[in-house]
Amino acid sequence: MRPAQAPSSEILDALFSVFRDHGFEGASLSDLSRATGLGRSSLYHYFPEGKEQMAKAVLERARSIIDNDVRAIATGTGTLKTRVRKIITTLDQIYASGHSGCLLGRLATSPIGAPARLDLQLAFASWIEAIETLARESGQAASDARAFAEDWVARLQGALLLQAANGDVGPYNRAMDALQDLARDVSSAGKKAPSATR
Amino acid sequence: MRPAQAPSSEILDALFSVFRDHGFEGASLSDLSRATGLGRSSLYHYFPEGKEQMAKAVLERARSIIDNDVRAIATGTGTLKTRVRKIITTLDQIYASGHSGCLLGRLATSPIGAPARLDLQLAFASWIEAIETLARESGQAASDARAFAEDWVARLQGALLLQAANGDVGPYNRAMDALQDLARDVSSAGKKAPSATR
DNA sequence: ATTAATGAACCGAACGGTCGGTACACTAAC
DNA sequence: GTTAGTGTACCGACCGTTCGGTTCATTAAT
Repeated sequence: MRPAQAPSSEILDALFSVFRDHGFEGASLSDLSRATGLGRSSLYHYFPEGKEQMAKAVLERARSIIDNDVRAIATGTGTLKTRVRKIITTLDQIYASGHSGCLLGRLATSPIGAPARLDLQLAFASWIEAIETLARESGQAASDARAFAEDWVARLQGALLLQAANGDVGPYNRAMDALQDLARDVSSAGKKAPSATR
Repeated sequence: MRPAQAPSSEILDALFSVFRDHGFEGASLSDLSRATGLGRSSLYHYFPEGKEQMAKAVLERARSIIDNDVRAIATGTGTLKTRVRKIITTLDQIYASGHSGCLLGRLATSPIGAPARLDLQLAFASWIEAIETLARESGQAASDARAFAEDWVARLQGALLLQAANGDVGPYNRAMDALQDLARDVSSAGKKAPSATR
């Protein structure tokens, strides 16, 4: 089973959407074939190990998105406020302002196989580290920043889940506000003052 | 299709576990049959409309658990502290201290059919209202309490999801701590002071 | 320059197996 | 003797996967 040729970006995007919207078990080969425009057997040309390998490829993509569009920005140049805003914009795009699901969350509880699971964990880890960086810069102590990051990622995942359940994007918007608040000002956290911007 | 006899509590428990652990699409009739000890035909005796009806029954059960063991306690007698602690104990049992998944979260994104989906939404609503009650009693303003409740439920769901992804129960424990903090003292929220109890 | 050989890309058809669901005869209890 | 409950056998559809084969551009040999 040699690696075969790398599938195109369009193919990966199509697979990504199907897995995100239908989950691992809910995504049938017919769905994946239809979405990519490739015949069943063509899919097996690019992914000889089948569905699990497709999930892995899609999770690798998710991981690289987080690395490049979240983590890299978090640790990059510019003011804290600018970087936070940029990340929020990116997330708003990815999650359609809270109306779309998250691939990672959707696959987290699925039998995707060990290799794919590792990518899932790495993606979450990279994400958490990105937020942790921002929290540290906002003045939080090391252990606090770590906890904040984990809790915030959890909160976002839960917010997307709740949106899927009842259509309410309130929790999603407030999670984004909470991220924005990291850049409010470094020393003192404003007490109340509900979000006016955004 | 007359109602038939109501399925026993044990049967519902078995179905509950399978759906919670494998999701809707991941739970096959063979799985459900094996777990309940009932043959396919017996399952269809109790649930003539099939799998979706099983999911609905299990969600009704989840809803009644939330109504009776969370919401009723939240609005019941006793000090705020006592009630919060009791609810945390119950949740710790249900979620095996954060090591088990949540049925609601697992089914939230599945094609379970409209009737079952309604029960899912009602269960979440009841849960949120329970937490909202506690938040109100802790001194939060009405709209703040509502937002707190939604955000907290989202946070818990995300914490369970993250645990499923990487095995870390940190977010779950901190979510419980945050709930506990509602009963710290009614007027002023302690500034730092990481959780020593629990 | 022509031809042969290669291999990536792709496909429809079909594999064995499992899916959710049904038919029906039977048992046991009232 | 009605009826709740069950076991067995079975259904068509679809599952993930594999097979046999075609197209076509590139490379190598003549």
